[in-house]
Amino acid sequence: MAKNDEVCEIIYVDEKKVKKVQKEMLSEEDTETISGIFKALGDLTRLKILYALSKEELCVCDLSSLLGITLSAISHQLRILRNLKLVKSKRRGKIVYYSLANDHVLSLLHVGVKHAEES
Amino acid sequence: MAKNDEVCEIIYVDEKKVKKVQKEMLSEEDTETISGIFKALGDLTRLKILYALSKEELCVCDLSSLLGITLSAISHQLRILRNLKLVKSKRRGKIVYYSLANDHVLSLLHVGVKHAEES
DNA sequence: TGAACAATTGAATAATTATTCAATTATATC
DNA sequence: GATATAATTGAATAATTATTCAATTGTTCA
Repeated sequence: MAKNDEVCEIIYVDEKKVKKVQKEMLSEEDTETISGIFKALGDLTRLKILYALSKEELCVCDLSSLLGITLSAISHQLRILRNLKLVKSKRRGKIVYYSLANDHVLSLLHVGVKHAEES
Repeated sequence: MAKNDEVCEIIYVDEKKVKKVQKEMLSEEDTETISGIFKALGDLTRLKILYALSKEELCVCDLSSLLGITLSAISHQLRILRNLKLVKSKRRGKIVYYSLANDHVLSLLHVGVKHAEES
């Protein structure tokens, strides 16, 4: 039996097509950036945070109360979202308010909701 | 010191705002569907598969060759994408061809690319 | 019918990552 | 300055998940 745990090198591959697509692929760097964004939205807690922030600017404590998740967990996730430039923060006195950093996140949320509605 | 590992119940929470947002939140079911889609796009291998399929209809062996990943790994990921209705398959003889299931995926990829370009 | 090929699948392992707990930082107020 | 509050952080644990390996299914063609 042929080993099937190897990368495919068999003759029937449509080389021309594969080479064409290979040229059109994104760089590894871009791919990682993009998958990073989607990974962020792929976690239930982070998705809820982002969706909530799409409705209102909120502080960590509001988010904790709203989602029933500890302050620490919220804060850890917010840091990830901040590093990805998906949310921004603004301190007013003791309280740090979070909001969405740009419209891309909003677009992504909308497309996501639309897909969910139709399936 | 106050315990900070509990869900926030402190007085300063803006209850009115929180209640308002609570009403606007998505159902748990929808949230899971949507985060499922993003989770799918959040994996490097799956993102590459989807991006490749956005350019051309391809078989498992083409994808394996294109991405340098074993047939088995590709197939496992394709199953996940199929279950989420992100890709569809069509058998022609021995070969199974995969393509994107709908335009939402394409929209998501485009927004992702745009965000990556701008950051 | 049997041999070869394309793809799928299940179980195990390896790697990643979300959450918790405890401690710490930053700001405001008494 | 001391105290309380809001948020962040690091380390450890628990849970999730991508990949590999081996076996199997479905199809074609000699």
